[in-house]
Amino acid sequence: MASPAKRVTSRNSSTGKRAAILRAATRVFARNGYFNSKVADIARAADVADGTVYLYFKSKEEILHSIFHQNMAEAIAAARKLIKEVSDPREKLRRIASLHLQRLGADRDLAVVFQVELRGSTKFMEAFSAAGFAEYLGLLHDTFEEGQRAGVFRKDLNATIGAKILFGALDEMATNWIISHRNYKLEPMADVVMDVFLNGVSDGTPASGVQPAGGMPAK
Amino acid sequence: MASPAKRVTSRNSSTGKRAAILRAATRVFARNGYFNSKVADIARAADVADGTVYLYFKSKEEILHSIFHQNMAEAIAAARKLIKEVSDPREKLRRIASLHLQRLGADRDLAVVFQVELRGSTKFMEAFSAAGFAEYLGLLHDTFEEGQRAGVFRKDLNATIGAKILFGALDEMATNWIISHRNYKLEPMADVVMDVFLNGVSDGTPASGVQPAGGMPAK
DNA sequence: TTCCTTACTGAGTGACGATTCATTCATTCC
DNA sequence: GGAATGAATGAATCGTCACTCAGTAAGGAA
Repeated sequence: MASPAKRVTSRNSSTGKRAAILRAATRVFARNGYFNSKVADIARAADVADGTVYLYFKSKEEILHSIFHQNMAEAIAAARKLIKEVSDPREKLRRIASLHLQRLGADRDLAVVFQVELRGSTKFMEAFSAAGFAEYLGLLHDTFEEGQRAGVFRKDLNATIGAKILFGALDEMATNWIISHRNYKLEPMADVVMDVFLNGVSDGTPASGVQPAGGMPAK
Repeated sequence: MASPAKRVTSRNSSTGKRAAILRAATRVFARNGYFNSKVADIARAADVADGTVYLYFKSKEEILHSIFHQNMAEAIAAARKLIKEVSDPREKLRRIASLHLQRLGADRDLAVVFQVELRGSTKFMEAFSAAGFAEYLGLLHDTFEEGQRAGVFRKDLNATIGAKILFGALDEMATNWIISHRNYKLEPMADVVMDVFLNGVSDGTPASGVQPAGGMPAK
């Protein structure tokens, strides 16, 4: 009676229910906020009983954690894969930025959870920070440093700060996209941000085979 | 019996109590998060009875609102005043950025409330966005546009996006400063951010009586 | 058919915490 | 002095949920 399309054997429906609860929770958290969401709401949205939620998750908080971990792991893996295909650090950063906004832009509910709900308490922030978030910033950091070694980016800028500036700019694009209820595409903003950023951090010395980023070379 | 040191006349203690509650709430919210903070905690921290809180605020939520409004109004007024003293749009932005991080860096509890607690629900975010936040972004926007008209900033960048990029970068500096428990000064980060940002958005055409920002003119 | 296991159910519980309001008491005014 | 005022108090209320657990159902084995 539960879900109409059910072909898995009841044995391993396990996976299906778990995923359904996560999907439902993402939607519910996004709409009401984590603290205003009742576990009963999530259960109803996932079309399971209240108690079932606790067969898959230890607590309401663990649901939020799981949403974060799962998506973060996917995102980082995808980013790692994507930048292996190119060698120019600028292109690497462009791809990461694009992926970042593409993933959030593709699922508004998920974006809300990431941009809003996950930031709602220092306790969460620190826990998440320790987890995948730091790893993501680290990825930006390492790529930036790589660019500095390659002579593409200015060396007088701390790579950690460079990474934060880029992340902050992207993050704000995402947050603003959520708040503004207009209907524009998020992903293309990555290009604009990267244009300004790369322009801002490029090593001016015209050696290194660097063609002036996007801006105006001689005009 | 309540507070040992009580010298204000009961008449105008009004102002004092209200301010005390706001200060206490900022501390409590910063330490426990808004949703985990009990009104009783705030009352105890402010050295008043639970009920007294409701003589000054309609609800717990109104306390959070008040913290935001009051500080935002102060910040915007200060920023407006500060940029009237100079005419170069780049210098104006530098001052706003500096003020931004200086204010947050001066009061960690306030910073936590602004960077973390206020972001914790779309409901809040939208309410706040409508209030002072949009005005602040508008200030950045207008100043940026002014710079474009003056030929200091590239014209091929939407001013709204320029404002968001700058805000996002500063915002991330603040958030990271909170999460990282190291003890560095926040305000100086404004210079670094501004350096990258101005470099990234400067209009390359060396006309307009603009001496090339910090970067490298012909080198 | 009966028994067992596994997945699920949802009514109930216990704790919690925002808000209220009857009461106290210092101050002011006549 | 003594009435009136209103700021301040804090115990009591009352709704709200996160979580539990006794029970149901369905499949499979014997």
